[in-house]
Amino acid sequence: MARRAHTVTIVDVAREAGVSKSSAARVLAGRGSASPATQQRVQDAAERLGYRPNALAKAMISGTSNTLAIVIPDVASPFFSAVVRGASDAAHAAGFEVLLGNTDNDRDIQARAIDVLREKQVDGFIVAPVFEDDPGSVRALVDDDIPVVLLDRRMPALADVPLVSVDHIAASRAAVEHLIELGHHDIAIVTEAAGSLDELRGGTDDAHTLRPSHQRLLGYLDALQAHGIPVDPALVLSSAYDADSARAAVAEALQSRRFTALYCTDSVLTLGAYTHIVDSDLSLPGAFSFVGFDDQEWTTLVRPAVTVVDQPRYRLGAATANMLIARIRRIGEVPSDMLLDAQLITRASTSRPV
Amino acid sequence: MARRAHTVTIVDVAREAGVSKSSAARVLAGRGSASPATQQRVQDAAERLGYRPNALAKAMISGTSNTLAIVIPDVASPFFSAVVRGASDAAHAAGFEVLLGNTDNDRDIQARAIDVLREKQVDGFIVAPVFEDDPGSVRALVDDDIPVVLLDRRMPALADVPLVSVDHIAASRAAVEHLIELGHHDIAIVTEAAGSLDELRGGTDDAHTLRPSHQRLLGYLDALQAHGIPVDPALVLSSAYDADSARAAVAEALQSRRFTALYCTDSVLTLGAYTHIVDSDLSLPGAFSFVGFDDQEWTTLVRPAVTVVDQPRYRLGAATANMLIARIRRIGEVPSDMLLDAQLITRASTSRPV
DNA sequence: TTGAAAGCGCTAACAT
DNA sequence: ATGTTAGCGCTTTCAA
Repeated sequence: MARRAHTVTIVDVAREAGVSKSSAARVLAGRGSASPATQQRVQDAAERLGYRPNALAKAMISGTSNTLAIVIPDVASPFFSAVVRGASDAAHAAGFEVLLGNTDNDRDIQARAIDVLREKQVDGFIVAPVFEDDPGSVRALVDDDIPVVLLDRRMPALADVPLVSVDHIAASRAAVEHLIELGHHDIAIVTEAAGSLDELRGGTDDAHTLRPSHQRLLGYLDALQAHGIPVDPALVLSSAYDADSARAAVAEALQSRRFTALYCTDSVLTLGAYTHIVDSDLSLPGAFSFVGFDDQEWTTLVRPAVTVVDQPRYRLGAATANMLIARIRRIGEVPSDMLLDAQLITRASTSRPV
Repeated sequence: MARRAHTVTIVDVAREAGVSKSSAARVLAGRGSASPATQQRVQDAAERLGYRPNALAKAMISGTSNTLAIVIPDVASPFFSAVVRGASDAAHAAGFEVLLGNTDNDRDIQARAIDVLREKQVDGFIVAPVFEDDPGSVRALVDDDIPVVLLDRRMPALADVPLVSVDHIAASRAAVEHLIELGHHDIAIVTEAAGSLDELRGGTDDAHTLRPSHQRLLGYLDALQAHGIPVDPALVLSSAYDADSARAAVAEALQSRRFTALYCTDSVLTLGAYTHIVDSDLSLPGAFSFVGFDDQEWTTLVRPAVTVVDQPRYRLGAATANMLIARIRRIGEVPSDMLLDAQLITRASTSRPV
């Protein structure tokens, strides 16, 4: 695989301009000094030859590639694609390019992605890590002093690594309080973290090293407790991370226990749960109130439109990239953590119980 | 911005192993010959020191960065995010990484993105170009012999550049024929290409240098013509590229002209048009049949579920990347064009007219 | 089999 | 102000 046929280098420009390589380099880089005459000749020559700097060569010397790696489960998901867009925009605005890695939440794939991107000498990493006990390559990155900012989640083993995330607890609390304030008492939650109900009650000290799903469940518990409503485990509907499981969980719960409101803690679960609602004979919001997660396109399309917790996805990506860049550039005291607020968008799917 | 503190290079490994730089290089690259003893010592040393090759240095020499650029309007869109995922997977499978550029369909932004990525010495480009008369930087790329594969669209000025796209005409034809076969005669279409109705009738010679929206309109015309149904301009609803415009177009048309079926030629227009339908008193599919574009999440959530034209987004991205890689590697005769078939998914929103 | 040396395209002292 | 030189980390002749 030979090099491109006609690559014009700085040497070619220098020759064409009749100056030394370093003179050409100086005017092309706009650094150092050069006589107006030289500048002119070099610029003309560069123009004439169609000179384009080789960023790789520059990177070799400076040790800086002006490239960020962003390692996430899946760009094709509505959440992460918006995040990537935000990160990408922020990166470009600061003169960085973005190298993309998908992990499918698989430990080994993540490890491979990180290693390859490392070899490409990226200046830093944005990682939405596979949530496991073993932090794997992410730890290696941090230990080798490569700038890393975590996105959306952080396991205990990475507690020392900066994080940009949404305040999942507060978001969840707001959603449930909205229902409580409307007058609901029997509020069910669909969660993939139900297994940890007991541990969760222990303490919330290191809440920021819990999975987002756990944090969201925590917010639910918080809200109930704050309003003196006892937690009924029968209303904590456990679901796997797929729509159909959520649908089934809701269907089953509706048969065995009466409740007037349902809160879903994730976009996929929201979709599944709503699928059941739409096919049931429940009439929203009179007989039943529904709160979803993430402001998906369909939530305003269905009738009644769905009240949701809206995560600032784009801003999340942008903030993460900006924090990473600040760390790369070692700008002052970069805060180590940043929590963005989600927003509760109240629509017609929630109302006071009848 | 100094180089990372402790970067262990091939020289370090060589020293540690007590061999020359070139010997170390040989075993590390697995090329050339080295005695078993040397191999062992070098590998041990590399392991001990935690050696990681510098892909940039390699790229400088080989002239190959094993990196692809993918330049699209917006990763945050459902269509392109899936495409990117497909391209990314195919690229990784072939040992390439992916550098991402968003253009927002803006000429200048596209130009800047392409230039920067070029300087990073990517081996090739996937571009979903801003559809304009002036091909700009894309032309420059091609003229400089940098491998490019176009994605989804190709203007006349780039007619000589390979393209991977969906067969928009056939897709559209299938959708409309489905309606015709159900017995519909008065079939409206929502399109952003209505202005070109007259030119379109001219000829379809260079159909692959028309905008996708034009091609889809063409498929509609084809289907009608093939079944001897005259085209009624009043049923070609012109819309800007936004949901609300589509909504308004449909609302207006329903007041002035009777028709029993509606076909939307794009996901955004589909959303807008459906918004009106859902708020109207039309009962689907009895009184009215509806065909949307792109299999969006909500199309199976609403009742009746929506019949749609489903584009193979992921495969589109994967095929594009694979074609680009084949060209980069100059593998045999790489086909210059590739059209994937979209699939009509018939659901409950279409039925015979009553 | 191994090592010495040149060089990819560029930057950055250091002289002049 | 300009040129010479060394060198980033690696590969690749070319000798030995």
